[in-house]
Amino acid sequence: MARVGLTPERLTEAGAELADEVGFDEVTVSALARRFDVKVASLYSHVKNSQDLRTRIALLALAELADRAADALAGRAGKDALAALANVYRDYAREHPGRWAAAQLRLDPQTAAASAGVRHAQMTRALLRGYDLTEPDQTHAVRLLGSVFHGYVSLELGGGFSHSAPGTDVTWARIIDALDTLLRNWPSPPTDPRG
Amino acid sequence: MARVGLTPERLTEAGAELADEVGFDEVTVSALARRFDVKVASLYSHVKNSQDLRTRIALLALAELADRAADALAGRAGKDALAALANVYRDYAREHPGRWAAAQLRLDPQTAAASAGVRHAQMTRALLRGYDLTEPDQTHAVRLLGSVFHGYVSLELGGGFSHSAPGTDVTWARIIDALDTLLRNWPSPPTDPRG
DNA sequence: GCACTTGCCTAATAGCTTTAGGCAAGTGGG
DNA sequence: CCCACTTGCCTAAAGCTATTAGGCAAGTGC
Repeated sequence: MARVGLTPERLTEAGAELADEVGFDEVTVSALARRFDVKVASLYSHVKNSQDLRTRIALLALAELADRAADALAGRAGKDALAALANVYRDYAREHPGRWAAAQLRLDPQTAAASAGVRHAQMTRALLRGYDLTEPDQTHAVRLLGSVFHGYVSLELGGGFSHSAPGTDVTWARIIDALDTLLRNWPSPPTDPRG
Repeated sequence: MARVGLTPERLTEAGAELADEVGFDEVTVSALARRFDVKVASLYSHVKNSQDLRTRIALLALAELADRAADALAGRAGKDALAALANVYRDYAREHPGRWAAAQLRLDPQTAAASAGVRHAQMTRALLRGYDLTEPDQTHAVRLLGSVFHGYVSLELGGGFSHSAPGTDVTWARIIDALDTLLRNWPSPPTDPRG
């Protein structure tokens, strides 16, 4: 009958929209087929299986996020860049909760290495050029920033902070302040007290 | 026939073990029934449904984690306490990845308020007594610590740090150093530059 | 030892996943 | 123009999970 024009790309994009609407966990081959008004089996010519679909959505989200991050970092340095990058993650998660959830999907090492995930690490590293850190402290700092961004955004989105005053916007600003301070005064490894 | 002696508690405990073995996402009423060598429908006299089972596992994990945290904090203060609490989360996640995943489950506000989750916040707050923070900075700091612990442990467990040197143990130690430094030198809110 | 409760069972419905095979809508060469 | 070919969506079917309704037998209390 009428051909709808399914492609892996259109399925991935629609899957991402669906994720934002109903949650990434509810993204199912069946639901996606319904959205295109097409029989379920038809999708299997375009994506290998359910896992494949979910992985494609995750890769889409990672790439979108990396694009936004690159954009935000352009022409900024220091605390300005730090805040901009931090807000990219937080804003993306709030605008696109389903895609954010997708971006947290555990990818197999192969896929992860070929994903935009590596760009994220590179950009965080680039950001740290505005601070005076040398290896291996730079790597430690990259991991710390990744942890804070991921952790805060996940907890806030999950409602973990919703019960109490003060509002989360204030906390977020103060955390960025704190990270900036910390990066400008990164502590040297404590000397071994036995020495 | 032979009665196996199912109870909500035994199901929850077995579900937690199953989660650690095969992952929280694979914890299913069917799999649990197989584990007890019992028909699937039999479980529905003890747990309301699949969601109920998962919630019970989450509550178990939160409680276990809070118990460990309370134990670790007893008799410690300052950086010692900070490191101890941090390690409780990290070690628990590595020993019990499925339960850790369960503990991340989004609970509805009612359930969350009655869960051990509130003990976690209280203990983090208690920990901060060793540092010189007053409200609202204390709340900001609680949220920062929660974010770092949750974020770091999730990323490490998901393999996010596995590609690169230095090892994650070193980074973890340095992050705890950094947090300690930060809490001892918590920056005041920057004065409004327009003022 | 009998009535009663409770626990696990059978049976049935419904949804999601995935594979195999079919037919018709587009596409390119003669 | 049309015929062969490819490709896209369809029907059919099997397997797994979730959930509910109703039954029977194993334990419990008098």
